[in-house]
Amino acid sequence: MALDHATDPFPGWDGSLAGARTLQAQLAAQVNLDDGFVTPLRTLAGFDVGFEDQGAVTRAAVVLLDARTLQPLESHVARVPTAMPYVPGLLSFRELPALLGALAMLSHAPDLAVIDGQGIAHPRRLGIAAHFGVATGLPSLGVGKSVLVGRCEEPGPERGDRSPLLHRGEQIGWALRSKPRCNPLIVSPGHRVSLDTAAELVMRWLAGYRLPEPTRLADRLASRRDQPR
DNA sequence: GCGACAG
DNA sequence: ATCTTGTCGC
Repeated sequence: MALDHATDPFPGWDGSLAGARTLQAQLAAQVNLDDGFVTPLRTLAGFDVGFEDQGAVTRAAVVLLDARTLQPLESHVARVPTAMPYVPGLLSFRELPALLGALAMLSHAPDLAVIDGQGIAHPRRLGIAAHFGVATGLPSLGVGKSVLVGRCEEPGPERGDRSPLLHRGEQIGWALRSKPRCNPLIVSPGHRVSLDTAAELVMRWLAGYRLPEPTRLADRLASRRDQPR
C-alpha cells in the first residue's frame, strides 16, 4: 500500500512530552465516532508491536485478513529504531511510526484496522488506535488487555457479556468477555467506528481465543523471539 | 501530596 | 513490552 496520502502522524510536534499531550488534544478533535467503513467489510488488518535488542528496535507486525472467512491473506513485519521510551498516555508516540511502516508494506489498504491498545479510552481520547485512524484516515478500533483510564463493572461470565467503561461521566469503551474464565478485553472505537459497533465487530471476529483473530495473528508475529529473517 | 498508569 | 519453565485450574 503506497502511502500516497501519508500524513505526518505528529504534525508540528516539538518533541516534548507536554507538546505531545497538547497535540493529542488537538488530534482528538478530528476523531469521528460515526460508523464510516464499507459494508460488508472485505478486509481487516490486525496490528501489534514487539521489541528486539532490549528495546533498541521496535518491530510492528501486520496481518491482512479476509473479513468474511477471517483467513490471513498476507503479513509483514516492519523494524524501526526505537525513538521514545514508554510513557503512560503517550504510547502512540513510541509505537505509531513502526505501525505506519507495517501498513505501508501491505499490497492494499484494509477496510478497517484493529490495533492492540486503546482507541478513545484514553485520558485525552486519543489512544494509539484513534491516533492511527486520524493519521491514516482509515476506520480503526482498539483492543486492549487492560485499562488505561476509566472504571467499569466486572462483566458477566458468559462469552459476549460486557459492561461500559466510564471516564469523566462518559462512556469511552467496553469491558468485553470474549471468552469464559478469561479477563475481559477493553474495546474502544478508534476512528470512523461507533461505540456499539466496536464491541459488535470484535465479537464477530472471535474464533475460540481471548483475542479476536486480527490481533491474535498479529501478536503471534510481533512477539516471536526468533527468525528475524 | 499520594497512587495509578495501554504496551 | 521484556526477562523465563513448569505448574495449577477448568
